[in-house]
Amino acid sequence: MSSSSSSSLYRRLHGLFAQNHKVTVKLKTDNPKTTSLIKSIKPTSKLPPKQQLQTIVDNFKKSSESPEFRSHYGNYLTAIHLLGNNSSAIEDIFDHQKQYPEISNEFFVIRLILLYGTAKMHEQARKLFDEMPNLKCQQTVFSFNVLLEACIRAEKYDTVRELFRDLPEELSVVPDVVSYNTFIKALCKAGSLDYAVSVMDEMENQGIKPDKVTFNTLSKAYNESKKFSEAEDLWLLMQKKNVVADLGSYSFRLRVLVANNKVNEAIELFEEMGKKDIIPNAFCYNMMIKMYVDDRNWEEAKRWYDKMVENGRYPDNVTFEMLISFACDKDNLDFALELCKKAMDSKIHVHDATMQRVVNGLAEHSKLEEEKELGPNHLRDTG
DNA sequence: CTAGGGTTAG
Repeated sequence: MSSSSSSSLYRRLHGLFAQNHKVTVKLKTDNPKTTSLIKSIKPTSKLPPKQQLQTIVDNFKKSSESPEFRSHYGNYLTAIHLLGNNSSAIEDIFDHQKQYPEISNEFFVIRLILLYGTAKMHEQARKLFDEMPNLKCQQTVFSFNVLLEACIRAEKYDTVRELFRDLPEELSVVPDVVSYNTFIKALCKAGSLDYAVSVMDEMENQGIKPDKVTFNTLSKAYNESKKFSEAEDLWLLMQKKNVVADLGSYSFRLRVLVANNKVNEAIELFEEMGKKDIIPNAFCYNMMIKMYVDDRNWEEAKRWYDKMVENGRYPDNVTFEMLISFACDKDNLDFALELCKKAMDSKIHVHDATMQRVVNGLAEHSKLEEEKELGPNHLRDTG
């Protein structure tokens, strides 16, 4: 273990490559009906694309006769992915659902509205929403909120603004905290951060207290636009309003401190989490490690990694990327290799380029070992 | 998976 000869290094490299090629992607197919749906495109792959689509649509309609099939959200999501951007095919199979009794169940319709959003079909989402009374389906603040969310997924932020302003009055629906949070999210995504913050006051005027989701949504937006001092103010406001911070709130806060290299405050915050029984996740440990990696402080970065493992938080791809690169920088190839092996054992994907650095480093190292073994004469000849 | 927030590195 003490001195690694070149031959043992090469054995390790071979092991590394052998495992590296075993990366597989597993398709999520827990439902047998979904599997058959996916399989249905294969036999028809020689057909023109138009007929392939028709096969999927027909297959889906046929499967829809089973209540069991209709109860699985995943089937509808799979259909959307299979049909891609063919909106008329998606509309066709969703319209087909109107003949089944579930269409009078608000939660069933909610799924379809959300899926329309995922497929970026906000107009169809709106149409289905408007049809709810005719379909003998209850229309509450739940479906209103989902319609807003569908428009966000379709990236129609102006539509969210219009709906939020006009619909509640039209339908006598009273917006709740989720409605406001969704509205704020849309404003953040549209870049109207100042307006989004002002909606908090509007909420309170309506007697709705901003909650941790409100603060986390705004905090995320401030983070993304690098407005760290505003994020700081928001954190203070959150304490002032006695909104209890959760793991997400602490994570955003930690990110701000690390971005500004406030080492002591970051450590303090991390300890505060422990006192409040909030268990730091891999992200929190990654932030601490990143802080020291940026500082080029190998000892502390390694110490936080050890702490992460001791506390049973599994290192993820980000942990490995950061530490393997840093270990290579520090010429600590044994540790780099150890991390590579650990990543592969845990089936965590590390970029080829990062792996390559380790392999190159080891190859270089073993060449030097060989040259040492060959003696100083050889070195003199080449140098 | 019967509505809303969840970040890093490359």
